[in-house]
Amino acid sequence: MADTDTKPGSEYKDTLFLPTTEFPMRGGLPKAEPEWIERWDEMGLYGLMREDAKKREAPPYILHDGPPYANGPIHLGTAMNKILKDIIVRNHQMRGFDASYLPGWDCHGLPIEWKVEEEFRGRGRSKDDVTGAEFRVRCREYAAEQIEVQKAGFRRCGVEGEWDNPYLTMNFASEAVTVREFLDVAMGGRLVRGAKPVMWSPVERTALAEAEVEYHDRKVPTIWVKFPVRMHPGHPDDFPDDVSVVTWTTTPWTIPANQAVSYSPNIDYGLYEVKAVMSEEELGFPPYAKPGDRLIFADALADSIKDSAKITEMVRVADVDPSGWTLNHPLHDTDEFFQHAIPMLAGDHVTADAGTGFVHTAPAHGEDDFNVFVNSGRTPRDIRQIVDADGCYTSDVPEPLAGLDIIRTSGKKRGQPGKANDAVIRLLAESGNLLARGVTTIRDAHSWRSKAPVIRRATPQWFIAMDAMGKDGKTLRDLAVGAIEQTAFVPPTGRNRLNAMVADRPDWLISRQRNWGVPITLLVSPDGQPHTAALSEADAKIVNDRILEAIRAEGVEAWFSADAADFLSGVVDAPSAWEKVNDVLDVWFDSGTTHAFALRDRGIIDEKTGQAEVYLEGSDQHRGWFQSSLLECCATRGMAPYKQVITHGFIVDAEGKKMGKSEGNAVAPEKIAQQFGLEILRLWTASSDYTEDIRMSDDTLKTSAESYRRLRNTLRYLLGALEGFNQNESLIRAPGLEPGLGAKTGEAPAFAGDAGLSKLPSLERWVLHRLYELDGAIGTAYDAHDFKRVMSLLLNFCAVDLSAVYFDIRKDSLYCDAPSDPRRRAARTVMSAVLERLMTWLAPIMPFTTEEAFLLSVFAGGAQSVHLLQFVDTPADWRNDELAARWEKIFQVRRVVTGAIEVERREKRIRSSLEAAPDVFIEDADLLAAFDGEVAEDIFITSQAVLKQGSGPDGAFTLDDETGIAVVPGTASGMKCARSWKYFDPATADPEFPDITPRDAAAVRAIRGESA
RNA sequence: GGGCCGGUAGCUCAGUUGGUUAGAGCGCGCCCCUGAUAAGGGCGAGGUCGGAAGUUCAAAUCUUCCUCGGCCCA
Repeated sequence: MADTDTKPGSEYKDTLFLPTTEFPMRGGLPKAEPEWIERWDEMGLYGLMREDAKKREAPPYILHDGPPYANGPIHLGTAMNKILKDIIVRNHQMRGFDASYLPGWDCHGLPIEWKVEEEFRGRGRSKDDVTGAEFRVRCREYAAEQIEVQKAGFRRCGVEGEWDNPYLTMNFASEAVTVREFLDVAMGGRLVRGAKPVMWSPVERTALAEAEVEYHDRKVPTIWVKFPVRMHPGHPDDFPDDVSVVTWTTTPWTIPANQAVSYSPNIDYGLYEVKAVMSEEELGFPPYAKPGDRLIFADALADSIKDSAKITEMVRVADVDPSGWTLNHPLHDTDEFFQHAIPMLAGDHVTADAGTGFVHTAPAHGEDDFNVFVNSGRTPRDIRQIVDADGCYTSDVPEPLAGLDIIRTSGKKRGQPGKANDAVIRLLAESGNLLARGVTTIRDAHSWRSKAPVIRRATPQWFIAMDAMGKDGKTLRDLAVGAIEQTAFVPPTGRNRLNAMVADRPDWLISRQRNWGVPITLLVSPDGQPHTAALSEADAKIVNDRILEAIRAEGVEAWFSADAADFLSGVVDAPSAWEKVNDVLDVWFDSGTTHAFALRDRGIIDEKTGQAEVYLEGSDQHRGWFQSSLLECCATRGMAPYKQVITHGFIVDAEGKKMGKSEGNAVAPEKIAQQFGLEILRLWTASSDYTEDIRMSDDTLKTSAESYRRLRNTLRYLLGALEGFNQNESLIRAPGLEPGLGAKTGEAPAFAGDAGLSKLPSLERWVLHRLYELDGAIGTAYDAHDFKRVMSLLLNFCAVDLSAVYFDIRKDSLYCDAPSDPRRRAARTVMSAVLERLMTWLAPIMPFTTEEAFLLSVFAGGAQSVHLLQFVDTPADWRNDELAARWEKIFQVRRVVTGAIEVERREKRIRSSLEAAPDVFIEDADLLAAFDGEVAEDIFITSQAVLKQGSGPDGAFTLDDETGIAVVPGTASGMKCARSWKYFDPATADPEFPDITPRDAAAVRAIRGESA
């Protein structure tokens, strides 16, 4: 150590052992973090971690990464997701597992198609000018570009993993596996073709899955429509003629597709006669209802209908039971096309909450409509299809409706209402069957990408059936429900949630009429059967093998460019009569298959029976990836692909409101990286309860920054205090020190074992006991993925046990004792144990700072990186409950003493606590006995202290909640030691060093003697 | 509108099966130290546990309703 300038009056300063370290007080994280990443990159840290695990013969621990969609920059939510995964992976790596981490990306699908279409349009090429193959090439490139951007963002978060070889759903190998998995599902007997109404986007000309839509408010017309009664069996002959059933809808365009009216047997209906209506003068338009109209609706809704239809007077004429009735279409008189009979069907979906108590039923355009229609003994074949892929009426629909659009699909007004609604309303009004009209706002599905409204439309689509009996004799729903039972959930409510969704969900719609995806590799027979069902198993297998061979060789283009005959020749008689399906798979099928190509194909888990340890995603993925993965794996392997599902909440702002671009309160991870450092975000992530929604604000980040400072300074103090420490100075085993000499090799260093432990002062043994306690508590918390508990344990330990107690008490010994003094050696021994544990415990959460500390620590020689270390074992004999209980008593007394000293300080009688010399009166003999063998003045950080049994004199300081302890603060006598600043009796001084205590004199001699 | 989840000090979190005066760390205020110094120590103030009603000798904890917020769905 170089001589430093000594300040006046501190001639002994250079004889002190003040903390010395290169570890700066402030982290400079924004600048330092990228440098650490670069360093780890250069040394190939991830590879070294894998080698290390291999050397340890560590069992695998697989957290399977849910693939983010390869579009757009990362945001706080994705950053938090990756950070949580990284903490779990690092924790397990350090706890003896081989915790590899293979990140991945979801690459196919509509959002990317949209971006690429935009690009082409920008270069003046419309979608139709671009071949499917050229288009897909560009999609592939685009996804690859996006992946690079996101990858950089994730790496900046300090996430360690196999970044050089991530899994991508668009890799040829992945695509081939996806096709294989799909064919397995099909061969399993769960693939069905259906014509159910699905969400259809006219703008994108494709069916959409739930996960591809979002709900927004939208203004829509609302109409009350009269369906004239054709036949009313079950009512008296004198039941009036010329009556109408009233329905209500917000989708007038579906009226031409009406094929039934639904009612509920649980609702009371009445026949009402209109007596008077508001005048045209009052309304400003001619009223639709007329006196004399005879209308049927639910009694409960009579008032609301009366208001809506501007009826001023009406009377209830009769009870009505509409079961078995037949109605006329409201457009009956306009064209033959509408002269079909409209049955009255009972349905559970009908309520008397709103509308009229009757539901206009267009089976092609609503799920409830479809179900009630098909359940009435009719078949999907009976359903009228009057809307084409562009969302326009077909030419079957009579003029003036034929060809009209429901939603505009191009131009500036894309997504705005088309002409259909208005035309239908006009036609209804002309035909006299419009009772009322209005405007309302509903929350309705919109395409995720184009933001345009979607419609429901029945078209032939492929489904994975939830309830069809597979070849294994089980339904997919039963398999999935069973698998959920076998799965662990964090938080536990996740099970309930996933289960409810699987129990309720409809069949899985997997076909999309798009370009950028994995093809549905089916060949359809002339009678409409997929080859997987139409052919014998053996023949189907031949065809499947051909398909897979082609795709493995040339990627999915091999399918798009092929003919049905290429796969069928020699297997069927007339291959040209078969049709090749050109739909692509729902991207959720791709991502549901990641376990197959990312884990099984790479040999990370077993092909047939392997399961990942953990899937961890946002709680929205109960509907998404957790479910698609579960269904896919159950369909192909009869089990879940995971053992445990962990969900995290969403990031909300300071008020608990959702955070997002459109809300204008989003915070970019890069901004935090620049302003605070990414490690602050990691700290925030770790200290939050991620199982719920997490608040993010300036305040929360500042809290994390404060926590960081505390942790950093604790590490810094330890590093400084341990300057020059080595194995020879240690009084007990210090496993991490000087590799090869550790306890793990079995070689016993000096003072090792129980004898060594008992040589430590009791304060040091108390610290070891605390480490023992922490080791257990932290291990339990890490096991439960409860990082906030880890953080709170460690922060409290640093702030209270270390900073306020241990460091404060031992400061004197550390600075002033001679290096050989057993007390100082004990302190440094224990501090090394603390540092080693703190560093490793924190490493999964703070990979940057712990690395920085490690490399400047006495442990640095042991490994190239803190991330190549394991958590250190904590010997069971560090536990000492009796001693801990005794120290709790000591701290009880200490509280009263510091309280008393505080009064003195406030009264300006003393400044430093070393100026105090308290007399402490303790009534309880046990409490007093706690101090046996202890140096009370050290514990109180005073110059002198006297403990006495008994109650204190009048005026002694006491605390309300600490009875039986009284303190007379007193003032230290003697002179102030020029070196340790303690007050002492000068008569006891070493003649050669009259201004310092004998202890200090001895220390100075020792030091000078050494350096001489 | 429906399903699930949540609301404890300014911030982040603890609060076992209902049981003294609801805790911790940070922040804040005051004080001390100036040999951890853009650090460290001490003391203190802060909460009608989202609101209301109920069950009970006793409710942050159990029940119901309301409210605010989140995710998913209509």
